[in-house]
Amino acid sequence: MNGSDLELRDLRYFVAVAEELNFKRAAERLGITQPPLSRAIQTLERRLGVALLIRTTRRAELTDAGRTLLRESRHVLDAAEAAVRRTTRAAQTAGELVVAVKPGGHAGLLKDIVAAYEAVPGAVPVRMALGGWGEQSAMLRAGHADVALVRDLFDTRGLDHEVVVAEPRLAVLRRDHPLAGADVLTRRQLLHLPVPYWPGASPRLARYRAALDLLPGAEEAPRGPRAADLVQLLEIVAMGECVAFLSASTAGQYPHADLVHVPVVDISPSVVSVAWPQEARSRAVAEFVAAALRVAARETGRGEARGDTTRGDAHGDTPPGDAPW
Amino acid sequence: MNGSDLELRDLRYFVAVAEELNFKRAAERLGITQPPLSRAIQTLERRLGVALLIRTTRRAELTDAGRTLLRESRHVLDAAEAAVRRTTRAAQTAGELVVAVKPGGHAGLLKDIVAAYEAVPGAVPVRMALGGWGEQSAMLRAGHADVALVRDLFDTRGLDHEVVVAEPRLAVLRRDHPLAGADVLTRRQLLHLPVPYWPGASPRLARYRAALDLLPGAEEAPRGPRAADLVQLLEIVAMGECVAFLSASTAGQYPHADLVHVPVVDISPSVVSVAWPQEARSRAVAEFVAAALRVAARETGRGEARGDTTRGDAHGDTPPGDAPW
DNA sequence: CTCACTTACGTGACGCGTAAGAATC
DNA sequence: GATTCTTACGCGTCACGTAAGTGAG
Repeated sequence: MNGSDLELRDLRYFVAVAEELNFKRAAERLGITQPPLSRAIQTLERRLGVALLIRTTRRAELTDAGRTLLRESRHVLDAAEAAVRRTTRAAQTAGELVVAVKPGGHAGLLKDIVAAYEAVPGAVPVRMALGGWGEQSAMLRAGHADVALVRDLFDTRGLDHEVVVAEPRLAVLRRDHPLAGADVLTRRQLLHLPVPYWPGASPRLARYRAALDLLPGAEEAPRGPRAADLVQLLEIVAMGECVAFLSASTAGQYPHADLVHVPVVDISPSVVSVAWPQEARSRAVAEFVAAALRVAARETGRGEARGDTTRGDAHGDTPPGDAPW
Repeated sequence: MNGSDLELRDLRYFVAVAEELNFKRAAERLGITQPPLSRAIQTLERRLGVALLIRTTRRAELTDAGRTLLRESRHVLDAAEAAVRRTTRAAQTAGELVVAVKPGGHAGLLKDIVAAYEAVPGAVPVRMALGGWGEQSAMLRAGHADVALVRDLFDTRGLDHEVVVAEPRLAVLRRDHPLAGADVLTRRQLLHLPVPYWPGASPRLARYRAALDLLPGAEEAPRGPRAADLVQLLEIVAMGECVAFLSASTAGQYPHADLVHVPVVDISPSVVSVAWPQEARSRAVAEFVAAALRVAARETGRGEARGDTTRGDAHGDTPPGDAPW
């Protein structure tokens, strides 16, 4: 089987069954009856020459091959949906550049970057697409946006990116906290403090991004409460025995009488990147990325942003997806 | 249209038409007659609500949306083929790890890496898949291999990777060349010399990878002849007014009486990476990558490989596709 | 016995092929 | 007028639904 008679229907059916592990419920979800679904999966297995599920009449279970196909099928189906979306968008919004951003997550660079891009000859109109934490990369993958400005890009699957700025990450502590008086702190000193996390992220992820999980002994570290947004996160820190980690620019945007910011010497910087789908080949995206890197170089050049913002390697004329020169 | 009635058949048909720009030839290629193909494309356009081609009865031309769909369709179809291949391979070769390598392209690390991986408890048998220049990444994307050891990974689309070693890249010159006596060279001094290229690569790419194209004035630079393999490349340099660029380890493997190696101070290093499909989540792949980074750390640690090989940032316990800490 | 999956069978829709029509060079 | 794409029409296949069968709890 060379895959030339495989159809998306087969994959949609298989995903439903693999997720439900139950043919009846899967069939309901697909809006068909069980028998055709059974037959479809059987045919698929026969064509692939592979057992995908071990079925007892009572319950179904995925084989290794089945788990592989589930993961791959989701990828293919996502790619197909993105294909449709990008195609329709290419026709409807020809000559428009959609930029996915999170409000306030861009170290104040967005305005300058957009201005720099719009100054380029032949620039197309820019439209902003706002989204919550972590939604920007999903918007790129799904074909809802052409390019994104994101802080701390985490899952780069399917995306290319360039670092725009790396800012120091500060520990945010209650003013009367024992550690609040220090000039600088180390990760180790903060290891015992809970870190609040945010919707869509796990406590593990919050600590991981704060680089605390990478330290030995982090297993016994406490997990923090959940914060709905940034203001709430600051309130949580202001109330109790928590620490939060914010980029210098974000911390500066939200001053709070009860809180102090202390640099952490050995923590990873907070990185703002431009990102775009790996298969993107449009002139507008390339020029927006170039504009972002120019702005970043300019900002760094004039010693801006509290003096220790560092620029990403702005090899402006290398094509996307390139070796790191 | 949410894409839920799109099928791979539609994409296969569209790709054929978009590539041939001729319904008759496309139909022949697909093994059907023209009328169904015309209807299929029409239906597709109607469902997407988008014009994909502007047809005169004499010739067809792609619209912007059509170009987008062509690119996206290839991606979806490749993903579907890879899905089939990975699924069948998961069943047939359960518990086997296929490593794609180019003979001699790995700075001599392959044996150590494989040994380090096989020493891990629970390691599965390793199989080597040899391929020519640049084929390794294609093998990963197509699902023929699980992991690859590649030099100068260029197109990272769909792949994650970690740098194993970065070696200095040397200029290879004929012994009696005027520049051959220098202790070190700069890219600028070599700009006027042609660079031979290899099958599957363009002269542009050869120069680009030598970082010569990044210099101002590179447009007027001469293009070199084509070399079928490494030995032939060295012969070309030994014969004429050419320069080639090799990593220190590769150059050391192929000594040649008429050639000398001169370090180039401002050239990019030659980078050996481990790469794997971004969606890979298998334990074997993760452990192979970890083993590679351990070996790299060990090699660097004992000051091996001519003393200036540098290790990639081996953050061994971060998950794939992570922020660059 | 019940419930879930499979096998059997009839029907309808969809896609293919042949044939005829329209438009460009 | 030749060539290429489109429209028209008949047919076969394939996937669906209903109904009956099988096996595990």
